[in-house]
Amino acid sequence: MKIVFMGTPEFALEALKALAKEHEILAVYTKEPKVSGRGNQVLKTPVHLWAEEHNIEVRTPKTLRNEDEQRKFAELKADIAVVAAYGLILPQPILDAYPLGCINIHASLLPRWRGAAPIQRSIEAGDKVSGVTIMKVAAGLDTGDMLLKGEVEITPGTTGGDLHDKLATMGADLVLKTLREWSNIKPEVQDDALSCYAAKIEKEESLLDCNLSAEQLTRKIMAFSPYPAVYFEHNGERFKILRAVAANENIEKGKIAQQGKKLFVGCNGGAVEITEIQRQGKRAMTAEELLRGYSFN
RNA sequence: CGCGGGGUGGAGCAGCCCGGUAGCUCGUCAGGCUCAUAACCUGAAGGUCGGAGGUUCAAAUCCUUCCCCCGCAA
Repeated sequence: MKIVFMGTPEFALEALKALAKEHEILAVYTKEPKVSGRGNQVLKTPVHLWAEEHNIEVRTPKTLRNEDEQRKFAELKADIAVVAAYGLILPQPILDAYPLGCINIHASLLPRWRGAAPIQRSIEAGDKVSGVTIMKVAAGLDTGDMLLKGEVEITPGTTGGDLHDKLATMGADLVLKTLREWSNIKPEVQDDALSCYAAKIEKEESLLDCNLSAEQLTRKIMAFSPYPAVYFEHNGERFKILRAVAANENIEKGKIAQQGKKLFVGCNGGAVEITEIQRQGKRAMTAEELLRGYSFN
C-alpha cells in the first residue's frame, strides 16, 4: 500500500521501519526539530533522522489545522495514513483525506488508558497486562474504533522502558498485520464505560513520595524507569531510583538506609529496597556497586 | 557558545583547592579458620591516575587543548 507515516519518538520509529519493508512510504510527518538536550542543540526526531537516511520525504508542519497543509497532505494520494505518537492533532479533513483513513498505534489495551502516558500509567496502577491497540483515528482522544490488539504481561520486574520496547515491537507487528488483513477486520467500538485516562506525567510526580505504600512506591519506581525516574536528594545530590522491590524491613519513613550491601528507603508502613540507582553526574549502577564507594550514612 | 558533575588497579569511591614515593570498600588468586542468615583472619597479584602538550627539581594534583560519560534546564 501507499502509506503516509506520522510519528515522532523511538516508539513510532519501530513501526516506520517495519512498514517500510512491506509498503511504499510516500512521506513522513514528524515534529519539527527543536532545541533540546545538553548544549541546546537543535535535534531532529528519531523518525526524522531515519527517514532522511532512507531518502523518504520528511514534513514537519507546526500544525495541520490550516487548509494549505491539509491540501498538501491530500495531494500525496496515499491509501492510508499510519499514526504513532505523532504529537499533533489531526483535524477531520486529514482523517478523511485517504480512502482508508488514518489508523493509530496506541500503547494500551483500549479503552483502558487513553491519553499521553499509557505505558507508565498501566504499570503504576498495578495492571497485570498491557498491550497495543491498532485503531481508527477519530475526533475524540483515542476513542476510535479498534481493529487489532496484542497483549503483553506486566511482571513485578517490568520497567516502563521494558514495556515501551515490547510494545513498540508489538505495535510494528500488529500494524503490518492490520494492513494485511484489512478487509477481514471488523472494527470494534470502544466501551466508554471501561475507559480511563493516562495523564501526562508531570515533573513534580517524579520526586520520591514516601507516603506511598511499599507496593505503590515500587510500582511507581518501575513505571517511571528509566524516564523520568523517581528521584530523591541526599547531601545536595540527586539520585534517580531505576529499580526497586518491596521489602520486609521496618525503616523510618523517608530515611535512606544502607544495610550491608543493600539500600532501602522507608515508606508508609514498610520499606522499598533500591536495587538500581543513578547518582547525578554518574552512570546508572546497581545499589551494591554504588555502596562499595559511596555511603548514605 | 544555556548551567553543572565526572573519567584514578576488575567494580564503586577518596586524594586534586594547600604539587613531593597512589589510598579505601568490594572482587580476584593462594592459604588458614569455620560451617557461614552483610562470615572472619593472613598474604598476593593487578594502576603509564581518559589522550596530547606545557609549567616545575618534582604533577593524579597547576595551565592549555582534545575525546568520552552523566545530571539539570529546555
